[in-house]
Amino acid sequence: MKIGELSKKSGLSAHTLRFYEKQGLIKASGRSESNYRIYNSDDLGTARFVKRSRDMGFSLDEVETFLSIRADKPAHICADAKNITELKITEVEQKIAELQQMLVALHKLSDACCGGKESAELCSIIDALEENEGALA
Amino acid sequence: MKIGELSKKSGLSAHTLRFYEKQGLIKASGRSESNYRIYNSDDLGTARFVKRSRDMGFSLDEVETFLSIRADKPAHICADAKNITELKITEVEQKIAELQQMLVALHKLSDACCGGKESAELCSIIDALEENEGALA
DNA sequence: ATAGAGCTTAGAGTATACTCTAAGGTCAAG
DNA sequence: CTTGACCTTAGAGTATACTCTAAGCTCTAT
Repeated sequence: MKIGELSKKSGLSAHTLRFYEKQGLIKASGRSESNYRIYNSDDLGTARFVKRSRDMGFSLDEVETFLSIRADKPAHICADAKNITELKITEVEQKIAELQQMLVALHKLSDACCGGKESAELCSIIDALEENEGALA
Repeated sequence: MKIGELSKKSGLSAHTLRFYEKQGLIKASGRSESNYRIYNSDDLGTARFVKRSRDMGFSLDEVETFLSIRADKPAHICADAKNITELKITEVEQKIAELQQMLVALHKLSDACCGGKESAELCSIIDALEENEGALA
């Protein structure tokens, strides 16, 4: 199959597939006489594997590591894959915690403001951003 | 005060202050004979305002809008500031929801894997990324 | 045969927000 | 008078992950 078909079947755009090839993630198993990339069902498997990994939140670097484990499983151990996953979990948890803190601060900002058509001269959002600390504490 | 002092007092690096100037956010109120940027206490206020806004999660574009409200409060209404804040809240909430979904999926991945020194030939993480759907459902 | 869809490449552009570099001028202290 | 800290600029580099462009070749259907 050519890149368009792989694109449809994998959910990755042709552009992205070529980009991934440049990054060393997915290589076409062959080329046609006219130099078109030709993919087989293994390639489709790889493309889907990459897509799913990306959707789970893994970076291209991490996906690359998964691919190398997948390409030679006997040479790797479960801990290799689990470590990446746990690191990612920690990372995502941290990000969530950060965002939740932001959210608290944002709600304080928002709740203090009338949000009406009044002139912003006394706007408590601008005020709160002005103060050093604790304007809304 | 020169850029180094403003940097210390605002918590923004001199590089960042120059960058913000290029972006039109913070302008030095004057220049010395030797062409050094000279800042006054108003400038410090602005720098801190920007820093605090960034820390709350607002983008430079949003900060720019806040600055324009702040610069001419009578010309703006509270709703101007509140809208930005509520949009940001929605955005952050959405991002958190996304990350939480990721987290659920990641935990499923991780929990299914022994994480031991066993060869990855049967690694359930790699397996799950391989399958189309529901390997861990 | 010809239109239109699909393929090729290298390389540039997008988005966000810095961060750093090189080459050089300025200033206060010893 | 020199050393070192600090300042200047334009422009390039970093990070992530695409996304698109231009110019041109190929394939399929009518």
